[in-house]
Amino acid sequence: MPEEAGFPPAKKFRPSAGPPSRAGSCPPGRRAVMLLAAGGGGGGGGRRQQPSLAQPSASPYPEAVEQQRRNLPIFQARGQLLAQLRNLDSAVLIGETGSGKTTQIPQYLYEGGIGRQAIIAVTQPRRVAAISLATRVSDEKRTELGKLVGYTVRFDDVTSDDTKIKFLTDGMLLREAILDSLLRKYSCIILDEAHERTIHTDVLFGVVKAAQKRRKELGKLPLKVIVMSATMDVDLFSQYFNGAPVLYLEGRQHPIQIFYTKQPQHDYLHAALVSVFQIHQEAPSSHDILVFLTGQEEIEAMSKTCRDIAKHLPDGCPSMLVLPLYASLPYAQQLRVFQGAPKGYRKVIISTNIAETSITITGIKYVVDTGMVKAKKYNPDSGLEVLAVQRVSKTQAWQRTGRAGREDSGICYRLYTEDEFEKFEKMTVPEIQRCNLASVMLQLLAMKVPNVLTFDFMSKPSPDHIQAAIAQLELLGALEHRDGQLTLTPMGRKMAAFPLEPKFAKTILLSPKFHCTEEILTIVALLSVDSILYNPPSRRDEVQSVRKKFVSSEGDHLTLLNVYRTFKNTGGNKEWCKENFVNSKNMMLVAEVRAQLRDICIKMSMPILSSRGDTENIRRCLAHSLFMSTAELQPDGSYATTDTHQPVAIHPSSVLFHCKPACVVYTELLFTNKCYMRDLCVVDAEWLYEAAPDFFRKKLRTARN
DNA sequence: GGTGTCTTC
Repeated sequence: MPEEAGFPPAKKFRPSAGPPSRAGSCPPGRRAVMLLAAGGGGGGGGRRQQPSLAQPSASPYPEAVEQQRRNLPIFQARGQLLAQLRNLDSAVLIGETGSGKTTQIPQYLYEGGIGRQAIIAVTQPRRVAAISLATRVSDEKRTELGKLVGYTVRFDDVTSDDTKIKFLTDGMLLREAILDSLLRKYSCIILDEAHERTIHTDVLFGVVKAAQKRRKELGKLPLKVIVMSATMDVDLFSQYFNGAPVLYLEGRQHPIQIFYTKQPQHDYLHAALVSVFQIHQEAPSSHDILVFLTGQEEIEAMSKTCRDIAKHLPDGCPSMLVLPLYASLPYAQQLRVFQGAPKGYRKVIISTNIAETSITITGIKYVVDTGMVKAKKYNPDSGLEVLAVQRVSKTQAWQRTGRAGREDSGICYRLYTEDEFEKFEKMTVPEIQRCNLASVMLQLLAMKVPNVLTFDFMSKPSPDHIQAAIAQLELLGALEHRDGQLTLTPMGRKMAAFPLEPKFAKTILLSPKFHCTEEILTIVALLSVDSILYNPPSRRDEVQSVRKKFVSSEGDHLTLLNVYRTFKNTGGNKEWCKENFVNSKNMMLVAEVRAQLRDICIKMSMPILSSRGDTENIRRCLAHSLFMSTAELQPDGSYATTDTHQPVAIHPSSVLFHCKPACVVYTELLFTNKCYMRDLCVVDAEWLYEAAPDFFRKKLRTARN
C-alpha cells in the first residue's frame, strides 16, 4: 500500500470560467455586456451534450423539450441577447458549460428572424459534437433531422434545401471555403469551442474575417460572425474581430474543491497511485475517479498496478473496476467507461487527454490531475515533430478539473503545488504554431488568398515555419512564382482537391504514371487514418505469429496493403479483425476514405489502373512522391536522413525493424526517445535520383551523382 | 536495438 500523499485544505471554485476569483464576473477594463447572473435550479435539458461514443438519447416528449428550453439559464437573457446580436457584425460570446449557448443561440437567431436570408452555420472541432448537437436542436424544433436543422461532416451530409441551421465540423467549413471563399451560403457563422484553438478554427478565423470584409465591400449580404468560447481569456478574440463586444453568459456548473500537493512530486505516477488509493479508502464506492496520465504504455502499467493492489485491500474497502482509456483502444473497450460499475465497485478510469474534451463520462466525482500531457511540437528547421511529455497549460488544468463537476459537486486532486501551477503557461500554444503548415498553406493558396506570407492569423506562426511549408510545397511541384506572387501550379490545384497531406495527394496524382492507382489509393487511405494494427503489449508473441502472413520484405506500405487485400478478399468482418489484431473501426474508416479519394480521382478523369502483382511500380511511385523523406544505411549500421543527415532509427513497429535495407522512404519522422522513421518502404536509390535530380545532387550516398 | 497525445478534411 502506498503511503499517504497528504494534501492541505482545499480551495473552492466554479470550473470552466477559470480561477475562482474571476468566476462569473467580468474582468475589469473591457467593453462587455453581462447578460446573466447565476442561473436558477432545474433540470439540465439542452445542456451541451458531448456524448461522443454514447449514442444520443431518445428524444423526450415535445412538451418536456419546450419546458427544458425555457428552464435553461440562457432563456432569461434571450431578449437582451437578440437585441445585441441583431445589430452587431461580430460578437464574442463567453459561456460556461451548461449555459446552453450552442443549442440555443442558433435557434434564437432563427426565431428572431436574424440571418434567415441564408444559412446559420455552427462549427465544431469534432464530428460527434456536430452530429449530436444537430440531433438535439432538430428535436427541440420538432423537425426531422436534415430539414430545418442539419449537419455536415466528412462522409455524412444530412442537410437539404430547407436547412437553415447547419452544424458542421470546422474542417468541413474550411473545405467549403476552397470552393467559395466568400462563404455566400451563410448569413451567420458561429465558431464554437474557439478556446480549443484547433488548427482548423484558427484558419477559419482569418477566412471568415476576410469574407466578412469582402462581402461588405462588394455590398453583398452581410456576414455575421459569432465567436463562442468557454474561457474568460478573450482579449485576443475581441481585438482580432475589430474590438467586437464580449457577451457573458453564466452556466450551471457545480462547485469543485481543489487540492494541491504541499510538495512538488518528482514521480507523478507514484503520486497518482497514492491519491487513487487514498480516495478509494475514504469515499463511497459510487464515486468514480478519473485519472489523467500521458500515454498508452503508462496507462496500461498503472491499470495493472491498481488491479494488483486492489486485490489485497482490507475488508470493508470497495472493489475496484479499473478502466484504461486512450484513442487507440478498440471501440468496444472504450465503451466500457460508459457502463455503470457493478454494485460495490468503484470505477477508476485512467485516461489520456482524450477525456479532457472528446469523451465525457458521467458520474465522475474525483479527478486526479498529474499536470502532465504528451503533445507534439514542430521544429521547422529540421522538419522534426517531437512528441514529448510536458506540463499542461492552466487552461488545460481547468478543463481537467471541470470534468469532476458535471452532474454534482466534485473534487480535484492536483499532483503539483499551487506555486507550480502559477508557473504553468496560461494557454496551450495554439496548434497552428505547433504543426507542419503545408496543408494550411496549400488550402489558403487554393482560396486565392492575396498573400499567404502575410495572412491575418490571430496567432501568427513564425516566418520560418511558413517558409518551411512553402519550401515543401515547392518541392512537390505545387507552387510557382508569377508576377512576384506565389500561386498554385495545375498540380498544386489538383493536390488541394484531396483531403490529405500534400505529399499524399501528390502520391495519388503521380500513380497513373506507374499504373498503380488502385494500390496507391488503398495505401494512402491506410496511411491517413490511425493505424489499423492493434498491438496489445501483453499478447506480443501472438500478434507476431498472426501477422507473419501479411509481412512484406519490401516494407510497411506493402504489408498494410496485404492486410487490406486479405480483409477484403475474406469478406472483411469484425470477427476477422479481432482474430488478426486489426482495429475494425479504423479499417472501416480506411474503406470510407478510399472511396472518397477514388471519387475525387474519377471526377478528375484520372485512369484508375491496378499494377496487379507488380510491387516495384508501387515502390517507384512512393519513391517519386516521398523523395524528400528518405534515409540511407550508414557504414556503422545506423541510418541517417538523406537531406539533412539527421540520425534516425527504424521504429520498432515497422516490419523492417530487424532488417537493414540500404535505402528507404518513410512517411513520418517522429522524435520520442529517439528520432524514429515510421511506415517505411524499401526503394532503389537510383529511383530517387531519377525523381528529383536537383534535390539529390551530391546528397545520396549510394546513387552515382 | 525495442514503441504512436489528440483531432479533422
